[in-house]
Amino acid sequence: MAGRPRSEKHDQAILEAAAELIGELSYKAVSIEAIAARANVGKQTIYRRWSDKVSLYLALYKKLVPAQVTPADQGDVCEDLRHIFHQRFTLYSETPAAKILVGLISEMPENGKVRETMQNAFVPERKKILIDVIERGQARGQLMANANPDHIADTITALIWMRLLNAPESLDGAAVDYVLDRAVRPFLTSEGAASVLTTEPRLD
Amino acid sequence: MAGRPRSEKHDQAILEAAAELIGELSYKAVSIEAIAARANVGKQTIYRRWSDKVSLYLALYKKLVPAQVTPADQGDVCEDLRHIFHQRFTLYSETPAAKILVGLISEMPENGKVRETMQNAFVPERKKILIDVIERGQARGQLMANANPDHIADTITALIWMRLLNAPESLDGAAVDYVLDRAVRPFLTSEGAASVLTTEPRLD
DNA sequence: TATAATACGTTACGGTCCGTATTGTAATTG
DNA sequence: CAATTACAATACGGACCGTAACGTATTATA
Repeated sequence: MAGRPRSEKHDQAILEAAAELIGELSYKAVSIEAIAARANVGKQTIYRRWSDKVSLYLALYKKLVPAQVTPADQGDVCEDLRHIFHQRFTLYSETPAAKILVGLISEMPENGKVRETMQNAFVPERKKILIDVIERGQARGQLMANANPDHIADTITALIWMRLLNAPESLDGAAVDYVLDRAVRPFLTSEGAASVLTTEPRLD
Repeated sequence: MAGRPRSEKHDQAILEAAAELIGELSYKAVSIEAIAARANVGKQTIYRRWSDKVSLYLALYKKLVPAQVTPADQGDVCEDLRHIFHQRFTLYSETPAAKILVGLISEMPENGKVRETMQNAFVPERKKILIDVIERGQARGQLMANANPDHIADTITALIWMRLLNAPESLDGAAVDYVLDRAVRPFLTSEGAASVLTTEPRLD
């Protein structure tokens, strides 16, 4: 059966307006009505595509931040992890992705659908990437044999979320060190630690 | 200078109504108007005491969960930490404190006042308790000498917040093991690990 | 080419909640 | 008694929500 097809121009216009607005305001302060106005679109045109604000921004996040990172295998765990973090944090500074992620996180307690998406898809997808890198480092002998890659990945994620909640802008270079210091460095073997000279000589 | 004094009965009635309502609904779903109705009080009587919903629930949280825990010094780091967690998590199951904390956390990105309170008072106060216990364990030789108590405390906090966001009800006995496994156990010396037989014999 | 189906903008709607203001009354101090 | 503050009740303007109604556009199919 037929009917007028949905305009892809409108999809883009809506997502662009949403990206603009969350760049200017906070997640909570952005309203569907404001997005519609900015996109020169009726509210129905938005509601026809997404059930609510969360769904819209979930879609926008996926568009802005692909789950996959370009594989990093530089022969060093820390450098590989740094590479991943740098890749993500760069997107967070160039796009409103961090603000969106914070908004999604803050809606988890209220919205079962978001919570399930985060628990069942979002987090596991990204966790797997970390685990792979960590296991590779362990196989290389850079990480202690009795370290648990799954646990380390949990810790990394938790620390990053903590920083996101404290300030979306806080995910910079210092944050990389902050996370690695707490979640990874304790498990480095002397062999693994040898190559981390970038941050090793700090006196603290 | 005089005037009719504020009724303490009303303070209690409001806080009780707020506690009841967040027990029944989610943080976001509770409105000032609903609290006023439940407490048989005018809205102004609430706004006269607290500037907004966050301030009210921040006060309620402080009332429900005292920052201090009864000091635990049982000669074992893990048992001391278990004692602290058990104390808090019990309050979380007997009162709506967990739901409130989740609400406060989810408002951090939107509300600078809450963010500052959490960063400058709430978290540091509780972190200090953890650090003290961890340092004591380290002095006893139960934790590795090169472990960083400050970092471990950060990790513990982050892991607990992560679980809170995923489900306020998730802070049970299993959560204690979850946190200790990731944040503390890796740093136990053979001496410190000896006494953790409660969870040691698990096959995993 | 007609018809049915869907998209769209506009406008309007009922609803919830916000934070404030108003009014009349109650309680307290000096 | 006068001045001052607390309180309940009620009303208000404003922001958004999510939906519905209307008229118009765009498409596939018969």
